[in-house]
Amino acid sequence: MDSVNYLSQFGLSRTAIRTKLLEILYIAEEALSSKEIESKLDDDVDRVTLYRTIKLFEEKKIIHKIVIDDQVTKYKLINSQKGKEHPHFHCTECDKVLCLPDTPLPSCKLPDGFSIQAQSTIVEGTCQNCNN
Amino acid sequence: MDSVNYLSQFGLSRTAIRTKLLEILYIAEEALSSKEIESKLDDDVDRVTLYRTIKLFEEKKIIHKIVIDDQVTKYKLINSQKGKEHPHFHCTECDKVLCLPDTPLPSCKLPDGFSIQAQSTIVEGTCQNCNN
DNA sequence: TTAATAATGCAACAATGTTGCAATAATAAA
DNA sequence: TTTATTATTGCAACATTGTTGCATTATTAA
Repeated sequence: MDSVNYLSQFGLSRTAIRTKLLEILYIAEEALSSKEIESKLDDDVDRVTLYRTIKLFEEKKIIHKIVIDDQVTKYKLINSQKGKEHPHFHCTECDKVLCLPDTPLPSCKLPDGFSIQAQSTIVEGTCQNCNN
Repeated sequence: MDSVNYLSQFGLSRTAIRTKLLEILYIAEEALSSKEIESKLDDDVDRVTLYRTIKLFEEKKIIHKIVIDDQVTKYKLINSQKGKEHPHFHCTECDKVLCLPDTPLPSCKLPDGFSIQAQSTIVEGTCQNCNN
């Protein structure tokens, strides 16, 4: 992954944190929480800067925010391969979050006059690892 | 609504806050946040007690928690009429949350060895009121 | 009515995220 | 390459949402 090109593609300048965050999310197979990201960063990275970078990446549609529960929010690189909206699976045992790209979201029957912008589905359960 | 019977049905004793919370949620047509509930309660109700009551109602399956976003969680009385799981609609303009009981949740294609416990869908959009 | 038990209020704390502002780093121009 | 401009970062302080321990008060059952 060429993080310099990736960043400039979104009109962002190359800084240490941005490069590192891209790398961390690129390597990770599952969605990561800000705390999980923080633990993978060097110790001297400010919490505020990380939050600001995450917010920036969200705005630029580089990452996707997945709200698991009131207290757990995770982030995933938006992958152009499986770009369309899909549900996410949350393992209640190990807390990992994975994409379910093969499951289409339901087409919702909205009341008259309502309009839809987006929808998100979280599937709670246990993964193969935790079932064994 | 007979709150005394309703509470004893779930093995709960009748206290002022529990009665009032049931009443507030019963009257409300949409899901309410803890802050919205707080503003409908008397001023002298402790925030901690409300949180504890909400948690208790959740555990007893009297109410259903709907996580809209990292910072917004709403609660709704579980209505036995439309008891099965259904998506919820969140109006991004007025912030109201409504049930979409006529839309079934998708049946997810899970990888081998995975098992499902629950799923939740949040539909983001604008309601009829806000579209006019 | 009273004793046992359960619920509440208060203070303090914890986690997660935000804001203002000064210091620093990145970029573009000379 | 050096400098000036602009963008980014770090720090301190704050905001919101929720939790814990413990003493006080209310509820329930005898």
